[in-house]
Amino acid sequence: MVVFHDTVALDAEPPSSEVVDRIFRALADATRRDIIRRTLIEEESISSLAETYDMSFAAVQKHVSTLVSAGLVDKTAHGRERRVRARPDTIRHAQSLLRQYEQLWRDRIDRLDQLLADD
Amino acid sequence: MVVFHDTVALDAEPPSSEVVDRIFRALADATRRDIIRRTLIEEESISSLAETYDMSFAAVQKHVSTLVSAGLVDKTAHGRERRVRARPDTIRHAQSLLRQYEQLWRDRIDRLDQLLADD
DNA sequence: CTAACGTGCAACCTGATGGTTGTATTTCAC
DNA sequence: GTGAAATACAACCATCAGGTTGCACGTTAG
Repeated sequence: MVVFHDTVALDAEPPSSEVVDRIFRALADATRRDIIRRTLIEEESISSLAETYDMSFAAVQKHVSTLVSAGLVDKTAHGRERRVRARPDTIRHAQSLLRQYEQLWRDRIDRLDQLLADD
Repeated sequence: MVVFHDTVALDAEPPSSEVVDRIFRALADATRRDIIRRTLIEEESISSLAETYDMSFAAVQKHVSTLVSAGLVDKTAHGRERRVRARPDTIRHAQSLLRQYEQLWRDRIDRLDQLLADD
């Protein structure tokens, strides 16, 4: 039995809509999603990330920076490198937001069922 | 009753990254998320939606149109009204994408555990 | 020490986004 | 039948996003 405890982020400060905007906006780009995927698997430097994309190093740098300010990845200095690492907690946060929408839907179904049962 | 079909079928096997882009992009706006929330609870016309936002009717129309082309809501004609209704399946789709990322993270943890166990 | 590497950053361009207003069309109420 | 309501749509505008190039700077390798 698995217990889900992903409502953690909700009992703190209500996540401002700007923060949520930034998270989903950051997820709305295939290159950035790929960076998340790769850095979930293992830490990578920006240049090693940049090698596989058909765009300039600076463009990849910008994508990483977007992900950092959305809280989806961390960047840590190791010598001249910056190692990028995904933050699963933020991903889980986005997941929990979507789950709340699904819950609204379930509540609606429950209410409709209740209406039918009342007949 | 007329149903508008300018959405993309997301049941298609490989959800092209453009489709995913559009889903997350559509979610990256507080007004649009609120429209989703309200139309998950119950169907609403565009004008009834527009009443509560501090922007023009046309702006709300555009937001709805963005949501439609992301497959996050449906628009159905009832007389002179267009009733907007959220599509929980697309929301669930976005959720499942995030869940896949989380799975990558778990796989990584498992591999690290395995490395430790090998010692 | 010096050259190459990895990065940060600014300036710039282009297309997309999010808002506006105005006009046309269809439908409903009276 | 006429006017108001609900919507569609186009044109327009300001800002933002995603890409580029060029240059500066710390770090590492030889």
